[in-house]
Amino acid sequence: MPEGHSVHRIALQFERHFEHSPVAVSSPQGRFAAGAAQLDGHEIVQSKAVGKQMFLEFDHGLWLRVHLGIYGAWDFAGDISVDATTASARGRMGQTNQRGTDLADLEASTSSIGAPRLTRLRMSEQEKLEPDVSRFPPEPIGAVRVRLLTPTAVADLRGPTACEVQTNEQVDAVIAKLGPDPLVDDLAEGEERFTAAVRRKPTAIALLLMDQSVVSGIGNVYRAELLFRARQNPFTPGKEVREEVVRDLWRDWVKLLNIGVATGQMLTMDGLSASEQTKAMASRADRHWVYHRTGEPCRVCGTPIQMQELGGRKLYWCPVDQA
DNA sequence: TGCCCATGGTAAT
DNA sequence: TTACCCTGGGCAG
Repeated sequence: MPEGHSVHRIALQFERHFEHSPVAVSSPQGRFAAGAAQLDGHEIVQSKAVGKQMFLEFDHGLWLRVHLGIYGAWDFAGDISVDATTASARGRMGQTNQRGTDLADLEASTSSIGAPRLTRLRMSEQEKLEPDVSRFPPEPIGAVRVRLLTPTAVADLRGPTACEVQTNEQVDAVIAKLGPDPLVDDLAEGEERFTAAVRRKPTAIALLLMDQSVVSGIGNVYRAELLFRARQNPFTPGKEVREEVVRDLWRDWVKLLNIGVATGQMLTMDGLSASEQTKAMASRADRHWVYHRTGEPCRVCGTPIQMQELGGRKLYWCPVDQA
């Protein structure tokens, strides 16, 4: 379920707390026992996210590839700090990406949690942080496919769609099939690749935004929200969407992804007043323009929001503003 | 308390 | 095309 922003945040957790220290790799559940044996005792030298895929490189040249799918999750425990994640994200993004103007305010209101030294952090579609009073390392909870353990931190993976050991070549092949990711690729190049891919396909733009070979990291929430923000009809074939609109969709994705990585939440109604922002954070029902709002009045024109299944996923849109 | 659904990609059919 | 992964939040009762 996590869209691109959470996978980037998870990769940052590994970068901050797991790199350059030998990792005991095990599979408490048993289903990844063979893979765990191939990685056990090696150091993680690099962690990276591309779209919804995450890759951990070990010091003997093998990688762990993980895709969380619809209910996968990582549980971190030990000497873990959320503020460090945010700070790291800030440094990374500041190098190559422009940031939303009100991002600093958002961070101030969402990331000011003072993390105790021993904490437990669940990272999936939502993030849950709590003090951890159990002994270290804690007992695995549920069906843990992989456990990565260092002297000070532990990460448990549950319910992933994909979890496998890969060679360099295999990792390259996976990444080569993926569309541009604003936090990985050059923004101008990414915009050209995305625009060219969309404008040569007869497929509905709503399907193209979810196609990970066209653009990386967008899921069902961001798809619906990006289309509303662009006031774009979801069913228009890619090749018929105005070029300026396609480029604006890419730039808006860059903006929303940066906000998502900085805050850990899919905030798609930026530009709100301070009180509206607080309300949007507190209640999921007030968080989006159209996603999951079937039959409720459009926030702009009052028309009931429409829902229809498209490509096996639910699509939400305003039939008037996105006519 | 129990049922249903979900922010997906993969492998089997 | 369908089953799987096998969790957690929301909600009906």
